[in-house]
Amino acid sequence: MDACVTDTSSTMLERAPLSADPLFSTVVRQRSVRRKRDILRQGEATQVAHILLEGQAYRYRLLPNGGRQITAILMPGDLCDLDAMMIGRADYGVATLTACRLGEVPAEQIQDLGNMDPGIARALWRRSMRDGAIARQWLVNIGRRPGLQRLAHLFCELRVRLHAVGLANEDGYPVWLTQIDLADVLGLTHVHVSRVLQTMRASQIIRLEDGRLTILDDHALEEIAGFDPGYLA
Amino acid sequence: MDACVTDTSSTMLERAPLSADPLFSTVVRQRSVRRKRDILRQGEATQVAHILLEGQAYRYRLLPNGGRQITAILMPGDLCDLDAMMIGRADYGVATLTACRLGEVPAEQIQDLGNMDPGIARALWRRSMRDGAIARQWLVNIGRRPGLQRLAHLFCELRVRLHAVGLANEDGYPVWLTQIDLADVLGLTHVHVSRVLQTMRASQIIRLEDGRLTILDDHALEEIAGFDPGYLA
DNA sequence: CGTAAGGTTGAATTTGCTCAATCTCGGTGG
DNA sequence: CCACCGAGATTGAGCAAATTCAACCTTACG
Repeated sequence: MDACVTDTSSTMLERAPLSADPLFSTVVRQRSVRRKRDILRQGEATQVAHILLEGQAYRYRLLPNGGRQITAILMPGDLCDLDAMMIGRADYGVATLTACRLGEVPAEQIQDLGNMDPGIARALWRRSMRDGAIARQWLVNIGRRPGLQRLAHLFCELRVRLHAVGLANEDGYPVWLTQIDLADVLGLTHVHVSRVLQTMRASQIIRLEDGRLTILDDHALEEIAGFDPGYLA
Repeated sequence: MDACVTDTSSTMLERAPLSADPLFSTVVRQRSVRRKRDILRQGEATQVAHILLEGQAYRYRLLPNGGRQITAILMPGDLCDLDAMMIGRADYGVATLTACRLGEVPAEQIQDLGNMDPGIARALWRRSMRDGAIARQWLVNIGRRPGLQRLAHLFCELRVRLHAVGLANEDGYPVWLTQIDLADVLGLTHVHVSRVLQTMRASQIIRLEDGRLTILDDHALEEIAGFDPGYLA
């Protein structure tokens, strides 16, 4: 599989290149990581942050009992592990969903927040706030919505975010998350995710096959989710 | 009631005063808010951020169906609504748990991240990262732990955080959250919280009465919670 | 061809929720 | 002073959502 590399690069051509991003100037080296590999292992010491240039990844935490919670889904332009780098140790892991191209940003580039390029400071700040807004939204989603709504909300969020980086079109987008991954995002079991997906399919709201989500009834989807994209501004 | 004002101020005397914090220099005005009042209403436009100087508060989001999810608990030194101010509109509300003293930080003080005092930038950054770390931890807690463990973990977190600001001692601390609040933090119903509390009491792990939590068996509590305070560094 | 990862489905069970009644405790107004 | 009221806490009974356990299937891959 791994066809995503060519997929994303071809799509990226339509948009402002990432190299226009102020953060790009802090990248000292690029690195490629295959699909389903760890970029950063939980507990590891780390001195570089990674900016995701191409592909998709996620942050996760493992629990003593073997459970896993995915705490963020990362898209091109996102910083994978900024705070882990600043502290010097990761209290979470980062793994790829697709083959990824990463920019390495060494600690020295960012360590001194005082005398930093204003553009870079702003770029960091913006991302950090957005990260927080998404985390808050996830808390609401997991804490206060039943399974069907959770999944619908996630699909809505992914649509907006993927669209912003040119990876979604009107009728849907590629989904690299397995049902196990979805379960670990939503705080459900993969068995239950499977069942919820069945009911969504049965009610003609979505299709999900061959790694692609097709949204058949986006109005119904947003209605179920109670989706308001404001937090993704 | 509202005796917390004198409580907190007397306790604060033992520690480094907040006025030593770089952020304190950005405060142009102080404001007092009574217990159980909104500092910021969800959806409101806002041009000032608030730093919590004294007392406790929380961030929350209301859902269309009437539900509520508390997304953060705020302690002295925390910024209540930084990102809402930077965007100019609040996608969440902030309300007090106790009577609070707040410092108002107008947008102009922080708007320009480029040429900002390095100390202030660092202070903002530190808080923002910590905020994110706590939110991640809450995601894990709500997404992957059953009720008893969730509550235990929250109690552990509050202990560490309150201790850091001088509001907890060895055997426990004051709790201003109602069971309804606890439920909205943990993604449970208040009925279930009541039951979980009963089992914790029955197993001699805690006492909770008259607004004070007494930890009878802190080892058992941390064991149940799977608590690792690393994220609160 | 065998194996591993992911997905689906059923049955039994558990966890947590809803609905509802009851109780306590402050505060408020008569 | 006291009756009343509202917020919070507790408890029971019934129910719904989601989990666990398990079997089975498909597909990709070595």
